[in-house]
Amino acid sequence: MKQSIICPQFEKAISLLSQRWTALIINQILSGPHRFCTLQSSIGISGKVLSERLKDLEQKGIIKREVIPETPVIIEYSLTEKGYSLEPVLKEIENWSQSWVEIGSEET
Amino acid sequence: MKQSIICPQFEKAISLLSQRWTALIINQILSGPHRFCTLQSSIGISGKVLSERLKDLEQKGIIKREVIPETPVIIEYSLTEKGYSLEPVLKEIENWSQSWVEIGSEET
DNA sequence: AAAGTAAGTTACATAAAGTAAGTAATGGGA
DNA sequence: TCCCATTACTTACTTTATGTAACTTACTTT
Repeated sequence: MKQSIICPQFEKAISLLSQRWTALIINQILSGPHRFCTLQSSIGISGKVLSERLKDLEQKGIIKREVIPETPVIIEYSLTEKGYSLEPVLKEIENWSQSWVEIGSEET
Repeated sequence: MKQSIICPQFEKAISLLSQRWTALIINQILSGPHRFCTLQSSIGISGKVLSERLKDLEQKGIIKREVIPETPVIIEYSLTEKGYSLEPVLKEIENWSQSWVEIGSEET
């Protein structure tokens, strides 16, 4: 059924970025390492899905999870080289959104 | 609950591209106008979801639907200027996928 | 000691996608 | 002409993904 006439790498990339929240999470971490709770509140995702996505992204080598044994233990998520390399993609999306997406109304 | 600290246009763009199949559909039509059935078989999407997406993308001004009254009527979907302007985004994803996505195994 | 925060997990509810069969319009062949 | 095929969808039903909210564990502050 799934006959990919399309390039498999491209399809994989698309399926990664098409997962809800994934691009937003990466975009957020692009601005520096983040903790679970700050990601949660800054992008408005539920803890359940955030933890699923973080595990998935870690396993795909896009982010890394670091346990920092400070006073109360801090868990920091940051991008790997592979993760940072998605910056141009996110930037292009941002460019496009500035030129073509209307502000204000809900529908376009 | 959804407090967007993030730029609303960017969020809209992301939510568009994060919808399953949307990027793949746009990518396919980038190579020229397509009919319903060719889209369906080339990207392996169900008719139900394809018709939902096409309506949605048309309504968002990204694609246009044309009825061509040839011998048997042909319905052609093509990109609008707004749709074409997503090409750099798709190209960046393709570049990234070539550099960072492994071929072969299912997991990375 | 009680309450709070961080980082999750679990159980249950709803929404989105997949599957498969059905429909309407046209066209071709026996 | 009747029957089957194709295109472009729609409808009904199932499965998967998300959302919501409460709960846990470890540690800290009051």
